[in-house]
Amino acid sequence: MRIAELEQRTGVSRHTLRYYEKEGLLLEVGRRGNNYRDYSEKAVQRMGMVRQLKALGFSLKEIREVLDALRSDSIDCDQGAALMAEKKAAVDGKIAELKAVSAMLGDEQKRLLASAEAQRRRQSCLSDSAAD
Amino acid sequence: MRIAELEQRTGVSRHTLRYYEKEGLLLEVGRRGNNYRDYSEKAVQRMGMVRQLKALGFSLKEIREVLDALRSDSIDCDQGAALMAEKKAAVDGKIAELKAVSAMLGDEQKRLLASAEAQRRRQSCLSDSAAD
DNA sequence: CTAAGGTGTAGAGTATGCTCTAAGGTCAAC
DNA sequence: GTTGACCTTAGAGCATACTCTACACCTTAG
Repeated sequence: MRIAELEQRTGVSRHTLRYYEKEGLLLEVGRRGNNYRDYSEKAVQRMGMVRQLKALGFSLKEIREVLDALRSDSIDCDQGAALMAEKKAAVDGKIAELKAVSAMLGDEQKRLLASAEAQRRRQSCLSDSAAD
Repeated sequence: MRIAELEQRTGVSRHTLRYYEKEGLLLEVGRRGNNYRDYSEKAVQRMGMVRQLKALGFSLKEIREVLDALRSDSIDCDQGAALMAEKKAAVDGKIAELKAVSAMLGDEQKRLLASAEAQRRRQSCLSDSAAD
């Protein structure tokens, strides 16, 4: 497929697609006789992963590392496994932190709702508990 | 305390502290007679929250929103509660996604370890399972 | 053949989030 | 009173990740 179709199917602009290619996030992009890029179905999948990892706060460089490891064939398997373990540890750590934040936000939400109730009984919702 | 102490206690550079203040992440920064900034203990706490939220991928703008809501007194409580709920939903969604990614990374790690084993028995570790 | 629209490259511009420098004021110690 | 550490602002510079423009070639419909 040409760039317009990939753009349409992934929701990623052609500018960004070319940028990603330049940055090594899209490899093995074929070319037609007229020099137009020719993408395979795998490119759609690959962009799906990129989008997902990006949404999780991975930098393009980190995404490239993960994708490269997943593609393997050039990288050492132990090395790849170690990278996966490393990224997994980072992700798991993030999950733990996010759970704490989620709990904090939940508590704060409850507090504000209670304050809103109190306010409706002519009181204030002033807070001093911006805890760390 | 002066900026050097806050810098030392938070690990955030004075440049960044002034930048955060300009961006509205640090409010009510006092000034001494000589125009030096004078921070309270609350600034340390506040920076702790900023650091935490930043680590979770919140933009400075989002962090300001959350902190402003936590400070309340100017914002409506129901509004604040809604913001908390919104941020919590975003965080919870992120947790779910991260769990999926963690599982995927774990699987891939196992696969690579198995391939490494196989490789030691003179086989390859080529993969085709870069699933979305 | 021509016009419209897709594609190519190169490179400029933008937004975010710092990071650093320059030029100068403040202060405590010697 | 001068040295040196600390503070101020303004603004330049940088990395990341786009986003867009200019200009030229390619392709297809009329």
